[in-house]
Amino acid sequence: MKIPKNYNPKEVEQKWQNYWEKNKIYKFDPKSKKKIYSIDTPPPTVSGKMHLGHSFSYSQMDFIARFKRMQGYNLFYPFGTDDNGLATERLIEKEKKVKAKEMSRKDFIKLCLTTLKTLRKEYLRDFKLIGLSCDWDIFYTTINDHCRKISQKSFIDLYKDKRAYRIKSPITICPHCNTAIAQVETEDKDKESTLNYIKAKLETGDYIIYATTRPELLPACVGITLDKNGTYVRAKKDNEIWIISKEAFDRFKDEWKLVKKEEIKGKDIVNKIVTLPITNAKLTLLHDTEAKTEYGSGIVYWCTYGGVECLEYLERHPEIEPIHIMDLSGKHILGPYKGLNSTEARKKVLKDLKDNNALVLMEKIKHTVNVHERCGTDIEYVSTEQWFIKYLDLKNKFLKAGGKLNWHPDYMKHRLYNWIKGLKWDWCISRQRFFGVPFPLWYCKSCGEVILADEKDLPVDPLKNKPKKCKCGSKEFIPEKDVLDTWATSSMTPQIAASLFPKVYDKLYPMSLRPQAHDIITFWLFNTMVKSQLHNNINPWKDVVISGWALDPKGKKMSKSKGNVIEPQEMMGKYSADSLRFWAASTKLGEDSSFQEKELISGQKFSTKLWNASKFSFMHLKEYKPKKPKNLETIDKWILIKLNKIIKDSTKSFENYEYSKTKADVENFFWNTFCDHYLEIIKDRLYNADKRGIKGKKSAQFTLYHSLLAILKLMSPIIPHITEEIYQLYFKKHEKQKSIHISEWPTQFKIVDKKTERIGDEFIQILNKVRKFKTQNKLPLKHEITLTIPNKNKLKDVLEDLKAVTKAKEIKQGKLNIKKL
RNA sequence: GGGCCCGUAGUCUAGUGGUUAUGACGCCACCCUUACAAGGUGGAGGUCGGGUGUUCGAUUCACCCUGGGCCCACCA
Repeated sequence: MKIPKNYNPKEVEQKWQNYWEKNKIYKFDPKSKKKIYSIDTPPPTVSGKMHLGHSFSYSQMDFIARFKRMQGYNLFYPFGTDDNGLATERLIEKEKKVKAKEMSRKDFIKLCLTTLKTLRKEYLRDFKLIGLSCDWDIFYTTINDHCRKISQKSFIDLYKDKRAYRIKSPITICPHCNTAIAQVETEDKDKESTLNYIKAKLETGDYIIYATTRPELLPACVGITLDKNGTYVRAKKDNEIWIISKEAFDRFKDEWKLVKKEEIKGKDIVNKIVTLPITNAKLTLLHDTEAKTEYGSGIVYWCTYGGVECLEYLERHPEIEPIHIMDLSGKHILGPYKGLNSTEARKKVLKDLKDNNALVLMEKIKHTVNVHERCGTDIEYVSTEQWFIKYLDLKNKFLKAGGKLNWHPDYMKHRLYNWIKGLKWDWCISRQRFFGVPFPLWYCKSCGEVILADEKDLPVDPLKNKPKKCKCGSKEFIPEKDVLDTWATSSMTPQIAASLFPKVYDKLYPMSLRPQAHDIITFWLFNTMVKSQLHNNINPWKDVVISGWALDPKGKKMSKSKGNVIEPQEMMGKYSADSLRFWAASTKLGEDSSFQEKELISGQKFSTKLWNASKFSFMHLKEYKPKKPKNLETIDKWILIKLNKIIKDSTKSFENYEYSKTKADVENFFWNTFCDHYLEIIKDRLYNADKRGIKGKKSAQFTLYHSLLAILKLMSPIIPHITEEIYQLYFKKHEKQKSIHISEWPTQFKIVDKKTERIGDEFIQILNKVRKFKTQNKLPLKHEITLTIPNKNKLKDVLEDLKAVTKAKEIKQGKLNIKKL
C-alpha cells in the first residue's frame, strides 16, 4: 500500500465519518450479551450553530465513550436535541421574522415544526463534524411524540402522587415574553436607578419619609414599617415635622435643612395611621424585623410585589391582603396608572408626587436587578394560577441523593448542594407560551374539576382533543392552554432514551454516566435527579462528569454581544476536528480553558508526527509477518516495558475520566521515547539487516508493529480520524476489526526481564550525552566518534545498537568519554 | 454578602511536604541525520499571585489578603 507523503485531514476526516455512519460502527446492540455502558448525552438546544463550548465538552464526553467502547462495553450513546420552549420560539421568530404573539397558535406551532426540520439537520451536522461516536440512530427531539408522551405521563403520575398542584401564587414573570419564568431563567444586571424619598402624612400631623426604588407600586402598597427599637428623629422642615431614622437625619440634615426637635424610638409611633400621597390610602405603621435604620430613611414600604422582599414581608404578615395590581403583561390592571407598565407608571407617579409636593429626593443609586436572561427585560412578580411540582419538603432527600453520585471532579457536587440548600420555591412548571409540551388536562366548565387525559391516549393536545365527560356529568371543558417548562421534559432524558429500547430498559436505566458542563448543574442535572427520585426513588445515573467552559483568549465568557465568539466550524476548517479535540483533551476535566488559536497547532503537529512515524514504520513493515520472534532484542524489550507502563497508566487515568492525563502521557511517550529514541535506535537494524542479521530486524519489526498499534489505539479516543486512517492503511489487513474504534483496548505485554529497563535507561543516558557533545561541538549528529563507557559489560547485548545510533566507530571500557573523529 | 474553582517563564499548562519545578507555543544557537526542517539537538527565560503560620523543610498543608471565573443571594 502506498502511503501519501502528506496527511490531508479535510478529506480523511470526512471519509471516515461517512464510513463510520455507513457501517454503523457505533451501533448499540440491544441483543448483545456484552455489558452495557450507557451515556445520558446532553441534548443541546437547537440554536443555529454548534458553539465552541459544545465542541469542548462534547469532545470530552466522546473520549470517554470511545474508551469504554474499546474496553468491550456495549455502548448506549444516543443523541437528542432539545427543541421546544422559549429558546426555540425565539430562534424561529428570528429566523422567520415573525412574532408568535401576532400569529395563531396553530400556525406558529406548524412553522416551528417545519423550520426545525431543516435547522436540526444543519445543527446535527456540526456535531458529526467533530467526530462524535454516538449511535445517530438512537435519536430523539424533546418535541416529538415519544418525548411528549413521556413528559405528559410524568405529569400525570406526579399529579396522582399529589406532587403536581395548581395554585394562585406570586411568581416571577417576564412582561416582555408574557410568561412565568423560573428562578434559573433570570440573571443579574447592574442598573442605575433612583431611590426615591417620599413623604406621607401621619395621623399626628407629622410626616414620615420612606424610600423606595419602586414608587409606581404605590397603589399596591400593603405596608409601611419601621424598626420599633431603632432611633428616629423628629425634625423641623419649614413648617412641617419630618420623621426619619437618626442615621438618615445625620446624612440629610444639611442638604434638607433639617432642625432636630427630638429623638424618639420607633415604638413611639408604631400603630399610628399613615395616609399615602396620591391614593390617600390609609395604613397602619407597623414594626418589621427587616426594616433597618441605616438604609434609606429607616422606613420601608412594601408592595405587591416589589420583589422577593415584599413576598417575604407578606409571609411574615399573613393577615395582610395583597393588592394584585399587575397581569402577565406587566401592566397595571387597577389604580390611577391602569394600563401602564412599570416604566411608564414610574415616570407618571414621580411627576404626580412632585406635583403633590410629596417627593423629597431622588437619590441616584446603582443596584442589581433581576432580568430575564433571554430578553434582558426586568422581571416582575405577579400572582397568577400556575402549576408547580412540590419538592421543597424533599431537600434533604435530594442532598443525600446528590452525595451518592460519583462526581468527577468531586468538588463539583458542592454546586448542587449549594443550590438545593438555597431553594425557596417549588418548581413552577407552567409556561404561558405556545411551542412546548402541552399539559394533558382540561378543567370542567361546570364543576371546575381537573380532568386528566387517559394514559393510553398520550400524547394529547387539550386544545385539539377532548375528554369524554366529567365525573359531574358535564361535557363541557376548558382546555389548559399553558405548556410545560422545557426542563420538565428534558429532565427525563434518561427515561426518554432508555424507553426507545423497552426490552432492555432495565439495563439502560439508571444510566452509567451523565456528562455535562458545570453551568447547568443547577437545572438540568438537578431537575433530572428530581424527576428520577420522584418517579422511581433512584438516581438517574451512577457517575457524573462535569466539563468546564471554553472561554475567549482573555478568559472571558464568549457571547455574541461581546463579539468575542470563536466559531469551531472555522477552526476545524483551518486545522482539523482532531486538532480541536486534541485541544479539548489538554484541559483537565471540569477546568475552564481559554481558547488560544495557536494551541490548535499542537494537535496539528502531533498529527504530522504520527503520520510520519507511521510512514516510516510501514516502510519497514512491508514483509512483516505477525509472528512473535523467539527472542526479542534488549532494546525492543525495553520499549515494550515502557509501553506497558503507559498502557497501565492510561487505562487507569481513563477509568477515572482523566483523559487529559492519558493524552499527555501518551503524547510524551510517543514523541520522546518512541520517536526520538526508539526509532532512531532500530534504524540500523531495519536498514542494514545484511550486516546486523535478520533476527535483529524481525525483533524490531515485531516491536515496531505492536508499539505503534498500541500508541494509535491509546490515542484513538482523542484523535479518532487520523488514527483510523493509519489503522486502515496498514493494520487492518492483519487485525480482525474493520475499524480501530471497535478494536480491543491495548493490554500489557508479558515481559519478565527486570534488568532490561535499567540497561535501556542507561543506554538512553549515554545517547543523550553523545547528542549533547555533538551539538555543543557544532557537529552533525551523524558525525563519527569514539565512545568510552563505564559499564561496557552490562550493556553487552545493546552495544551494536548503541554503536549504530551514536555513530561510534568503537566502544571502549572506561570512564565516560566521547571523542570526535 | 455566601459557595465552589483557579492564579506556576512572554502565552498556555503538568505536578508534588524533600536534590536541579513538567511539557508545549514563542525566543536564541547549532545540525539539510535515507519518517518528519510542520524536524532534531542544545540553551536562555520562574521570588510557583502576596503575606502569616504549621514543619527540620512549603509551589504543595492551614489562615488572611489580592486578582480572575462560575453559581447563588441581595438591601427597601
